[in-house]
Amino acid sequence: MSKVGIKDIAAETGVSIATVSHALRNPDRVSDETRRKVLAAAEKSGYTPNRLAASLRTARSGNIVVIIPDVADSLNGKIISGIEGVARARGYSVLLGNTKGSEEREREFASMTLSRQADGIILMSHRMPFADAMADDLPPMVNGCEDIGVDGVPRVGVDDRRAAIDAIRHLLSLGHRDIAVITGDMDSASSRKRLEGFRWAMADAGLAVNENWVVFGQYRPEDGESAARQLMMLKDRPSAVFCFSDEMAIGCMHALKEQGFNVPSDMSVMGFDGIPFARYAAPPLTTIAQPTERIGAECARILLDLIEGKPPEADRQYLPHELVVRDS
Amino acid sequence: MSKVGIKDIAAETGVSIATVSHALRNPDRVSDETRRKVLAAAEKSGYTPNRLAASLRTARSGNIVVIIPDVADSLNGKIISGIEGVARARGYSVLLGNTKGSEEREREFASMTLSRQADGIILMSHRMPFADAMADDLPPMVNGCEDIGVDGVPRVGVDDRRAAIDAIRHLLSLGHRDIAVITGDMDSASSRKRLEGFRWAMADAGLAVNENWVVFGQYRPEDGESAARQLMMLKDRPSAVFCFSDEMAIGCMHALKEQGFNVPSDMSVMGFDGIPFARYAAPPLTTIAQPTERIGAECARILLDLIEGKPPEADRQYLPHELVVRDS
DNA sequence: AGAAATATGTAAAACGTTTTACAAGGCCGA
DNA sequence: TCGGCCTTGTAAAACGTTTTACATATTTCT
Repeated sequence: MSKVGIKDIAAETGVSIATVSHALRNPDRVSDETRRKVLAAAEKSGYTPNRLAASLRTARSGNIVVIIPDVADSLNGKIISGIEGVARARGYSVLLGNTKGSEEREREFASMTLSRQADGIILMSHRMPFADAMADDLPPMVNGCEDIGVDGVPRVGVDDRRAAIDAIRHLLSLGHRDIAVITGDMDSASSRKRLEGFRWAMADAGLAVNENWVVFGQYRPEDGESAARQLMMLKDRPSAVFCFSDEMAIGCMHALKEQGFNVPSDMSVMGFDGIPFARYAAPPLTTIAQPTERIGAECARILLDLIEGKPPEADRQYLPHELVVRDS
Repeated sequence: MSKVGIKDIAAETGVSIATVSHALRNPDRVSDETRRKVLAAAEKSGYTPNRLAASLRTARSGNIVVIIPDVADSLNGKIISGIEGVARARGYSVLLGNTKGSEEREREFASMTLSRQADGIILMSHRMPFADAMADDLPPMVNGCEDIGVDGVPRVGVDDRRAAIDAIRHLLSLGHRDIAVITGDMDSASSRKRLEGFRWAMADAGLAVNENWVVFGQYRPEDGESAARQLMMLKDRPSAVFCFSDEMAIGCMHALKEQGFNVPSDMSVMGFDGIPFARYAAPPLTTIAQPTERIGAECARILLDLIEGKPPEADRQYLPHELVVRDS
């Protein structure tokens, strides 16, 4: 059973291949009668158009590539899921660009637009994956969560600074004055913004920040664990810690309990992200939830609009975060 | 800056496009001198081959599609990560097929091989995504974790029956006699195998299984919660429960604690999967860990071998599971 | 009735590669 | 010197569509 192509069904129906193509893509271009015949023949023979050929001709692959550090991460998974949803709804497929943080891979995946395998990029990284030389005429591109700060590349995500302020204010409202933070990767603008928000909120409350209490992590659970141990070894201990990711918060609570501290009576812990498991942590984790699926969906929507030539909107789009108060 | 193609660099170098193509793909077919010239020109002009065109000509897209219920799931994320790793290493890209369990989407994604967008399929579903009519000449395909039971479609995953037996035996060795299970989706062969293993192990130990104690779930945390509540309402309660997923186990523990029961003193809980978070559950979850990344990697390896025409190996490949004993 | 507009169909070019079949030149052995 | 064999290069076909430009038939309008 050799593959049946447009040619075969043209022969079958007794019309030209041009007519078949029209009947399929451009129904008004052809009489009802012919269209029916063509559709019937196509159906009967199980014709499936070769998308590669179509893509080559039309210069659109119908794919987008999402460049992301780790698909397996709870947060990223949700975002990808959101992306995939709207992409599929609009007839696009998504190519996975798992980078493990490697800049080389980021560039590799980004170059899929050059080789016409993808029509656009959703970039969940803080690095620009193209040489500066081509700063003009970039492919359609949207920056999710992070911020590479390049004109014409819209950024979608929460307002990290504001979110951090809300987190700190919540802790303040609980009576905490001695507040520590465990940051994420400081190369990333979102982490820097959160730290900035933290400092601002503290200053705004007339509190000094103890620099021993800002410890640097990389978003992973282990970082939360080690940071917790580090904080507990201090003579003057904070009464609350704000982690820049739920995973770190969970690691942090784990280490705390291991050392015999109780959460939240000995130390309050706040997270950031709102991953599904936060709810099942012990105690259930208070956190700043990001609208992850929606972030993904918006990224995709904006990117596809860009690809399809719709006029670009605002350069930054802030989606609302949410303080979800639980028991930690 | 209109796109530079093979034609341009041929003109630039003063050779034919055939020669350029050879210089690029088939170095021995061309003199050192010419190759150098071509490579230099390609480099200088920033030439990136159009993969669509190449794919069309060679009839290989260089993509594989992974059909999976939910990327955002901890288990699936790891598997995909494993797949992506070997795919990329071998020059393939992965297309994401997020199905949310919908059979229609499974077929939709599977048909990407028909439309030549993908060269093969990794199927993490228990359903065959093609009409029976084409049971012969299927596209290259590998079945991950699940088992659709179709000849010629290799299956990669743990030995679910054996794994369940190991789990139950562990509980037995702890002195438990009253053991409940919370199953996964019973449409899936892996869930059925695990149940089978459970029954066998119980019988083997001379124990009857109380049918009130086998409750049916769908792998999600909520299912664990409701199942736990259901079990606790019984007059005669089990002393241990074996959940067919870590997510359910975690939900189960959550509900248990909510109702004032202690884990493991009032009830032991075992999971299945070995998701990263199991370690951070309270108490840390005893579970049967699947080698997730490796499952993904093996799926990809086998699929790519299939695509590249290597002779197929065994129809089923069992990867070792591991009992990881923690405190639950 | 004739002109103009519309509806339907088609041939052929185009998309950017890879690959086949062939040609020309140089080299070797006899 | 000749025949054959490498080596290097090329022209052209092929992959399977979409789209342009044109032709013919049909309808509409005056």
